Parts: sequence; structure tokens; C-alpha cells
Amino acid sequence: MKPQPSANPSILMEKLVSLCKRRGFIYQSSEIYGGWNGFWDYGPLGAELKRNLRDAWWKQVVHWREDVVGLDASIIMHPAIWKASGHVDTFNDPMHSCPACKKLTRADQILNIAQEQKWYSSLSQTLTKNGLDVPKLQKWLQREAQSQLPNLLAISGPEFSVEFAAKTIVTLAQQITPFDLLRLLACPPGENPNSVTPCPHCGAPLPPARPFNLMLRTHTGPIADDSNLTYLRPETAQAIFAQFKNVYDSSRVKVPFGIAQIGKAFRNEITPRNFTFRSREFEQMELEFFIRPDEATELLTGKLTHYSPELDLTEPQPDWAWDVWHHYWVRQRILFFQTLGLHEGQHLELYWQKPDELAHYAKATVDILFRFPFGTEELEGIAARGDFDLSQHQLHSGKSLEIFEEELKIKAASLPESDRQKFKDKVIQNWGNSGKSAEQAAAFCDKLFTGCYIPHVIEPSLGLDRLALAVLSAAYAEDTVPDAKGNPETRTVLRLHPSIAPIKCAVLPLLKNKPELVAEARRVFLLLRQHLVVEYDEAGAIGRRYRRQDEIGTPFCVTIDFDTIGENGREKKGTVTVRNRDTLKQERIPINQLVPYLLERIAIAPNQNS
RNA sequence: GCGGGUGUAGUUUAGUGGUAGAACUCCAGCCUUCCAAGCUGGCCGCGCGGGUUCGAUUCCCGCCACCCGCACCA
Repeated sequence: MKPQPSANPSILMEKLVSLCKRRGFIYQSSEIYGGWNGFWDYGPLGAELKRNLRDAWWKQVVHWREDVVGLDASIIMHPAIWKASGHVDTFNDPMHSCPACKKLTRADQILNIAQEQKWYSSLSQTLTKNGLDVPKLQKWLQREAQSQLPNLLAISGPEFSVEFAAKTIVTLAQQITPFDLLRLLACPPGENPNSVTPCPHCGAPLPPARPFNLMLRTHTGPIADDSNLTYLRPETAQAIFAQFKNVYDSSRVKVPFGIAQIGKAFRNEITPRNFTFRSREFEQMELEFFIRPDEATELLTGKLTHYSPELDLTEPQPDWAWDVWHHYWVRQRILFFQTLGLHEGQHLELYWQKPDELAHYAKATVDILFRFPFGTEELEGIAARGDFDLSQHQLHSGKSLEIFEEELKIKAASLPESDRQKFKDKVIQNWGNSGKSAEQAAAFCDKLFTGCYIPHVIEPSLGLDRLALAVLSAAYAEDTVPDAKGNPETRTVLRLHPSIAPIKCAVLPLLKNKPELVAEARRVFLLLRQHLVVEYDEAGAIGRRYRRQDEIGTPFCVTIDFDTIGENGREKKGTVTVRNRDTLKQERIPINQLVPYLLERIAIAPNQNS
């Protein structure tokens, strides 16, 4: 899916970045030293905004559910965790940087990438059973290679290379791939073709691969050597898997249940870009929701319900298969975004990853994309990871990460032996279809009959910094309002959902030079401060103060005027005006009703299921 | 990491081989009876480091950052 930027995305981004700095939402890290790429600091308002988003997530994912508990793990963990998770291997990819076309290619992906290129199939046709079809190859060099592999050495000296290739191929074994042939065509005379790696994009010979370390490294202990190399976590999820057993044993949870965590993660991104969207230090809000393997569900309930669009996803059911749980969580996550004012269709898009895009561990992944000004990009990923992570940690740590369910054991024991065998045969057949051995399947079933299994997991993983950027860009608006003289004026306003606005309400005396107004305003301010994040402001004309609050997204302004202090009659005494950021309308409210009035309009309603 | 562009106050900008002006913002005071009013005063700047030069914000080099494109994003 290609990003669809809005009308003038860079202008909007510039305005947003500028507002974030001017008003104290987000600053560049280390700015007085020239800044530091990939790192950002949140100012007073940004810190409040982030805290509100964090709280909203924690509330809805942990506190408002009975089946999710929290965790707050260390950032630096045993390096073996990253070996087990696969990050040490996949995050330390050696890469080739092409000096000619400048493209960066993972060393272990060169062949795969080559096979996807246009030239690959046409080049393969020059290889016959008996070796090389030299005239065909010459033709290929003149046509296909000329445009698709312009930096191939054989193009500058075709005669020599073709002859050389033909001779070499005859002397080599019969199994020559098009890529081997390309090596020959990219090989300078006299050199060993096996030592040449041609760029799959342009044909130029590549220099040796260099390691790209995507994990940030440090050393634990005073001496910095390889023996105490440790990593700053590149994701928070692994801590949940590593502590799975402890949480399970200590918190009386039962499958299905989840463990949630919010925390910093670090990645050595090659190019951090787009403001805070891709940074090297970021905060994740992750949930690992553990469910039974489908086989356990089926054994226990005697049935297994797969997903269909008609299925009611409101309340979890015991017979749900993993794909229903996956859909359930996608829906839960959409409902979460709704409570913050981000809506599917308007701001968000769902993208179901295609089978060939899935990571090796994932059974299915949905990306929730947000329409950022610079393009439609991932905000949250919801992956069905099977038992990959817990199995890996069980394997590497040597500690059992299986859980035991009494009811499962009882259920299995209650079945006649023939039914158990039937069940086992079915599992063996199903697993066989996905390439697993009958022994594995049988061992799994035997464990299952004793009530033991490794839970599977659904993982909704959201970037807090991305969420902050998303709500800010969705909220940014410029509208036209009349000024004091009735002339139209452009107003910048952050239409943040009241629940996440950094300041909930500003308290303003209409005039600064009237002590009665100021005194009453201070009283109201101190009253509201006990319940809400409020700000007091008396500087400048009232209109200017409203605009200042508009720009930082404050949903309500309370103004203390002459009615409040009883100058215009008894019936209005003790009332204030509450000005609404979005409608610009004002309501008169008695001071003693202010707190409930505001709280009601700021809160997120629990269990919003629309 | 590569290529191109940019870097003067919080923001937008003017300008110069002899160290800089403006507008808006911000702060203080006066004034002000509801949407960036007015008056007075004030704070704040040549991204960093080196070189050339009597003297560099200006010229040169390096670095850093930002923007655009390429690539990358388990």
C-alpha cells in the first residue's frame, strides 16, 4: 500500500513540528549541542499528553479487564534472551552497500532478491542442458542487461566475459544457476568468480558485507569486552515471555489471559525520519494475550469455532479458535482508538499482511495504519504468534514454560481410549499438512492428555510515540473565527479528545486589574486543581488567552466575569462561563457544579462497544 | 549509509569580509466588561569546530542537524 499524503503534507508537518516546539510538546534531543538524530524529548505538555495516552491504554487494557495483568521489566536483560528470540541473529544482519547504485542489500537475501528481478528469468533461458547458449547470452547482454543491469562488467567487455563464462561453465559442474552465471559476467578477468558478489539491482561488484547492528549495545560491568556485552531491549515483548512463568505462578491468572507492559525500547534505525515516527529510542505498549492451542480448546469444549464475519465478538467464548481471538483483539484495539477520537476509515486503515509478508513466527498479522501527513504508516501491529516465543525460551533456557490445566486432564481421562486415539490421529494429520512430524504431534497430544501445553499468543503492539504523533496530527486544525471587530481570523486549534488533552481547563479572570475578579478566579482555580489538570492565566486580553488554550488543545475555559461576583444581580452570582474549544459556545454554570460538569465531559466511558 | 538541498531570535524572515535589523510570539507595566485590540518598556539570534584573513555570520574544509529522493525498517 503506497502512502497517500494529504494535500500539502510537508507544510502541515512543518506547522505541527513548529507548534510542538513552540508550545512545549516535543523538542529535539540535545538541541543545545546541535541535536542528536533519532532521539526526542517531550516538554511539559508533551509529557502530559504521553502520560494521558499511557493511562488510557493501561486503563482499557489492564484495569478495565479481569483477564490482563501488568508487568514492568528491566530494559537490560540476559543476552541469552535475545539469542533465543532470534534478535541477535536477525538484528545483526551483514549488509552489502552497492558503490554504483547505492542500494543496501542484506547478504543473506541477495539470491532471493536476484530471483525477484526481471533479468533473472531471461538470463536463465541462456542456460541449456548442455551449458551456455552463447549467442543467446550475447543477445541478452545487449538487450536485457543493458537496461536492467547497467553496471555489469560484461557489458563493457562482452567478448571476453562471454568466452570466459562459456569456458568456465563447461569446466564446472552441470548445476549452474543464473546467479552463478551473473557472477561470471561480473567477474574481472583473472579473478575467481566465486569471490565476486554482483549487485542484484545493477550488476556492479559488491564490496564485502558489513554488519549492521540494529540492537543498541552496551556492557554490563566496568570492563567493556565481549564477555559482558549486553543489549538495550529492541522490544518489550520478550520480557513478558521471559517472565511468563513467574506471572502465571504468582497472580492466579488462568488461560486465556494477558500480560501487558509499557516501556522503552531501542533500535539502531538506519535512517530515523519523519519527526518522532521512527526514532532510536521509543516507548511501546504491548500486550501478550495467551490462549489455548486450538487442539486444547477442541479437546476441552468438544468444538472449535473459527472466524466468520457474522460471529459476535463482544464477549470471549471458550470455543474460540486462535483466528477468532485474533479478530477479537483487532476489534478491541479499534475500539480503543475510537475512545481517543481516532476512527477507522477517517484516520485508520486495517492492513492484513499477505502470507508472503508474514514473519516466520507469525500465523497472521494485522497492521493498524494511521494516515500521517507524510503517508499512511503503521501505528500498531496485531500478530498471532502461535507458541513460537514461549517454545523458543523453553528450548534455550531448558525451563518448562508449559502450563497445566486440571480440567483438561479430567476431560481427557473421561474420554474412551478410542476417542483419544481418534483425536491424536486427527492432530497428526493436521500437523502433517503443515510439515510437522507425526512424532511431534503425538508427543504434543500425550502432553495435552495430561493437561499440559504451551500457550499460544496474540500480540497487539503499539508505539506510544507514534500514537502521540497520530493524535497530534489528527487534532491539528486551522479554522476561521471572527475577531473582536468581526473580521475573520485564522485560528490554530488542537482538537484533542478531552481525555488526552494536557490541560483540561483554563481558569481566566475576565480582567486582570479588577482584584475581585482575580481573587474569585484564584478560588475557582484552586478548587478545580484538586480534580483536574488546570491552568490559571490572567495575562493579556481574554481573546488572546482563549487562543493560547486553543493551540494547546485545552477543551474548556472557565471565565470569571462581573456576573460571577454579583455585579449584575443575585441570580447570576456564583456562576461562571464555560467556553468550549470546538464550538466556541459559552455556557453559564454555577461554580459548585463545575467539577461534575467538566469531569463528565472529559472522561472516557468504559466498555464502549459500538 | 548514498545523492541533492538547507541552516540568521521561540516562529517567519532582511542583510553584511569590519560581529546584525524587522514582524509576530514571549515577559513586565498601563489600559481593556468575552475570542490573538492599543500604548510603553524588555528578553532572546548568525548550528558546532577548524582554516584563510589584521578581522569570518559572510569565503574554504570537516562535523552536526533538518528537508527531499534512494535504500533499510527482524
